[in-house]
Amino acid sequence: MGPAESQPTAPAAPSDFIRDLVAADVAAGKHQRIHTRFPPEPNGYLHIGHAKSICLNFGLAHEFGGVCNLRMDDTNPTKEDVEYVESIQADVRWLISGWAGDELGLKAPGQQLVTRTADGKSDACLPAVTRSDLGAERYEQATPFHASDYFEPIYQYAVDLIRRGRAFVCDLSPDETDEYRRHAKESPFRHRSVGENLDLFARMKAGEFPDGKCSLRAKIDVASPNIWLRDPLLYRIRHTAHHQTGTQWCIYPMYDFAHCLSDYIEGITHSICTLEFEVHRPLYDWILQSLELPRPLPHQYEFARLSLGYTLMSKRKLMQLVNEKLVTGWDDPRMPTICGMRRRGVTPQALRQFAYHIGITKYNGLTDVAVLEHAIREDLNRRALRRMAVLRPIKVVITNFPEGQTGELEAVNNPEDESAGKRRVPFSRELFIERDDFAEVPPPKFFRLKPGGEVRLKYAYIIKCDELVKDPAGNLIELRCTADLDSKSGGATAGRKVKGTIHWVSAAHAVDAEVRLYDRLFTEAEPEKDGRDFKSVLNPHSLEVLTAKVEPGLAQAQADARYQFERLAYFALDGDSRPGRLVFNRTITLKDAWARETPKGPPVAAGGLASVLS
RNA sequence: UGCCCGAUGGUGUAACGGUAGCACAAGUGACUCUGAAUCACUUUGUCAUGGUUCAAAUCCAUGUCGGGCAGCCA
Repeated sequence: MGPAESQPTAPAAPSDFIRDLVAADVAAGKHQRIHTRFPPEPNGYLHIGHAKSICLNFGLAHEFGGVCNLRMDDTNPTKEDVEYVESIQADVRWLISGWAGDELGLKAPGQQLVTRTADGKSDACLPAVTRSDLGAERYEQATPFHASDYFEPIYQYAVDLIRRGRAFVCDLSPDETDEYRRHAKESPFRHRSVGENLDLFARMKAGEFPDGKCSLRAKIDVASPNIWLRDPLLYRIRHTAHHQTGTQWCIYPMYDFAHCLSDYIEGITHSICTLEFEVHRPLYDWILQSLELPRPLPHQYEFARLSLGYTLMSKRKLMQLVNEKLVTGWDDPRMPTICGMRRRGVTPQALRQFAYHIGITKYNGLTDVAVLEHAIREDLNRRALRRMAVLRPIKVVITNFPEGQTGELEAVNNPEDESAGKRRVPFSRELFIERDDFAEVPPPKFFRLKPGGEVRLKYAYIIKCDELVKDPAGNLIELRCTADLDSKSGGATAGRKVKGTIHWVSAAHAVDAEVRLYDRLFTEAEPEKDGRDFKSVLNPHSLEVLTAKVEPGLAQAQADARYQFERLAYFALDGDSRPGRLVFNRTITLKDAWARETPKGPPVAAGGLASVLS
């Protein structure tokens, strides 16, 4: 098929209702350039659901020649921590690197708010810089935006709202506020004078009142059918130090007040969030419009967050897994966190491809993990170096191969990529093969090794199993085979067809490696279905640690490389590796049609030779 | 309960009043020195009922089902 024919099936960029909207705005010339933002709260690690949002927001910037700011939405010091701001930065940079890195909008080193005058009014803004604005060297020092950078102007906007008679200080307790709001009842403090409100708000800021004593509320419509318009809170008192601003503030703006204004200050054009904020949109617009701001206003759009089968997406519950030591940490390779998947060996390209395939809609569906697994396999199939490794060894002696002799065989590094080249692997009289590649009583259609049967050793000879050696307890401990010594590549009988080909390592040359076989964390696609406790459906076999025999070249395995242990799975070197002590993480198994054939198919995993071996 | 949003094969999505398509999954076969990859083929769908129209997945109405919100969380 020529390139012309293959064109229409592969769109360069995804299409969805948000991109359509942005494209229409661009076509209408609404903005000088489009500006999005990714605004996580630093109260946990980023997960694959965030990856969807990152790919959307940075994708928009990338595709429309815009910028996407990274912003910490840090308006609640009681839940946040710098640990998270560090991890969030690292994960975002990793995910967009090599793709939308040039669209990452940051705060220039030392950059302060600037005052712009527009329309006869002056107000604060904070322009973003990208790598091309600053140059690589200074850009290294650039930092993410923080909502807390805007505490002062946000405070001033609140004062402005009070002056306009659109906000008031309310002395109702939290419980009373709830009660009043539920019953569409006006606060008794709603009609305080502007002067009194100004005074009270200043005293809130000065720390004269304890937490919860009073709050600043918008004056909108206590009877609105939309709860968020029933005089929502704008500011609450929290005598808590903030990880960025220290003890400078004891009042903190609520999400609704801070977010729209942060968007405005940064010059965001399209503020994209998840569906649960849809009912907040009227408030988002109300705040910005009530202030009669001089510059163009941002607009909020919502899409459905990701739900993925066999995984949990709530930061709170992921933290529970970490705190209760159900996993080893946020970066445990079983976690759906970005750092967990990175450690597992998943590449940013695979994650982006996944995001591309799932699309963006307003429908709350459950995405099949198979879509993620497919994206990972497709990516790894192209990049992984093939190696031979035996996870559960059984010894094979080639009785007609001379003792003490070592042969060298040529092996292909990656059949998908000729430029990956070839390598040599040692062969000798004593080998290890996979225990499950031999069956004393073979099931139907089993075409690996069996008594009296033949199989090809990949890149080497066709062997025939002559004899089984068992220990006194009757356990199989060794297979004695003869090789067709003319059957290796290039040999006289190299073309002989045998149905099965198996992997192997030379016993004397093999290197030990710890392999960590990861599987799904849960046994159910919906861990919390019908209100059940997710801990009741944890997969007891989500991690299995083995010592494998691997081909000697793997002693030089690289952390940034990806490997396919042939016929088994993809693996990546773990950070726990030390010189002389290899540790590999199984990223994902190969698809395994044979596993589907066999009745004893894996209980949990959707396939993979390794799971059949368990 | 009130308000908001949604509904297209098993799953996720496209079609923007004019041929229901794609991906994953599943199945069959080909190929195979990876039971992988690749290739070919196949199965399965517009929530319901009315209406508008030459023509409806698409527009309107009603209903059903699902989700969200009702924190001084985000």
